[in-house]
Amino acid sequence: MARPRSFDPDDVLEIARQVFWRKGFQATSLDEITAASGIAKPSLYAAFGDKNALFLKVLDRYHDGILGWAERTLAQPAPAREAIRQWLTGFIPYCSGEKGQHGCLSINSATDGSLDQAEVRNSIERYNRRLEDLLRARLRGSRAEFRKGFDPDVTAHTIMVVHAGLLALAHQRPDSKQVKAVIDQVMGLLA
Amino acid sequence: MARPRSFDPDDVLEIARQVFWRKGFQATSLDEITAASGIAKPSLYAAFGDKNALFLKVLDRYHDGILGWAERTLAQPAPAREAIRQWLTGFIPYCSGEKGQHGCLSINSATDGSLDQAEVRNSIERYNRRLEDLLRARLRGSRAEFRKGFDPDVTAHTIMVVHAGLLALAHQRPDSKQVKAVIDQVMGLLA
DNA sequence: CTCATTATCTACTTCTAAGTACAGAATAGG
DNA sequence: CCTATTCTGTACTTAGAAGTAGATAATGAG
Repeated sequence: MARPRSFDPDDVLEIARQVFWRKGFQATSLDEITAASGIAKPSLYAAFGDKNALFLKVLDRYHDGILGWAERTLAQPAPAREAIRQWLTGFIPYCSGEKGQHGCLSINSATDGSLDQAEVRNSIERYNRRLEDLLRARLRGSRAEFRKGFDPDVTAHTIMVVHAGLLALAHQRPDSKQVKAVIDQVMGLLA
Repeated sequence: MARPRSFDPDDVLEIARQVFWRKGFQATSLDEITAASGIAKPSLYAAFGDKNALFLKVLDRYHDGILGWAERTLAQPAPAREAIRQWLTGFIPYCSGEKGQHGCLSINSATDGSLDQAEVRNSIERYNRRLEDLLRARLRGSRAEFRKGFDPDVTAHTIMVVHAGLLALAHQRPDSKQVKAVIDQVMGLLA
């Protein structure tokens, strides 16, 4: 009964994600997104709202992707240490410059002072909380695997810190062997 | 023989640092710096060059400050673990939201995709290398304090990762007790 | 005191990027 | 086939910010 949309919004969010990831929120112009996607600005505005709203959708989608993967990986029947090692290991391409040197969109956004809109901060905070919840739950549930006095809560946060650190330092393209060595060393805390 | 400058360049760099730190490079306008410093744009341009050059000077100065402090702290005669713990502990106010929630200017800049000018990247890379060199040298020199098989090189990098992670996560204002607990746990690797 | 020199200030230009108006195109239902 | 409705594309407006021109002020040398 009306003209149908000529594009799949999810495709456009994927393209927008790439551009935002590479250049950051502020430095990305909508013109670059229209150039990359072939979708003109009025269509973007109609479909997603303004630049802030578009970015928020991109970020939420990104968060959901990572959380989904974390859920799958951490739910494995393997020992907690191996599940977590595997989860961290999966980030190595993003930590070592193999998949570009852009690290993590969420961490890049968290450290971006220009993004002080409440909704973005909330999205990032919710994401971090859910990720840490997953780690904490896994460690608590596997307490039997660890020494007496092992603190799953502190350890979950330490892993969050290491994860963030690896992805923050991704921007200097460290060698993947070095990243792996750090993960191995930190896994020594899970005992 | 000519009109003297009416301001101390170092004062202006300090003010510019605060603004850049809070809002990031892209989102900071020179008008904000003139407003904060009282120095008009032509004077800024005459003294520092364009916005990129000003930011680079601010960043270099920031790096020098942190490196100087790291040198002093790590040169202590105390055991390496205590010297490093003290160094990391010094960042707690910046990691926990006590001194704002802006983390580290260098890490924020490293994760800022809009800052891909080679000079900024080089400054950050040189800073990270020098910092890691300090840690590595300290750990190598104190090898006698550690178990057989202790790897000072990997450990130095792990500490860099934790340091970066703590300051990246600073933007969500974690509790300082939590930050301290992570540092304590990681110091367990220095044995 | 006067001048050469450099700093400063106001006001401007220029450019980029966000957001939009409006005309034209595509569809489903009648 | 015709029309209401929604999408699309060109071209625009507007705002903000980088960078500068040109006049004016402050200093030290002579």
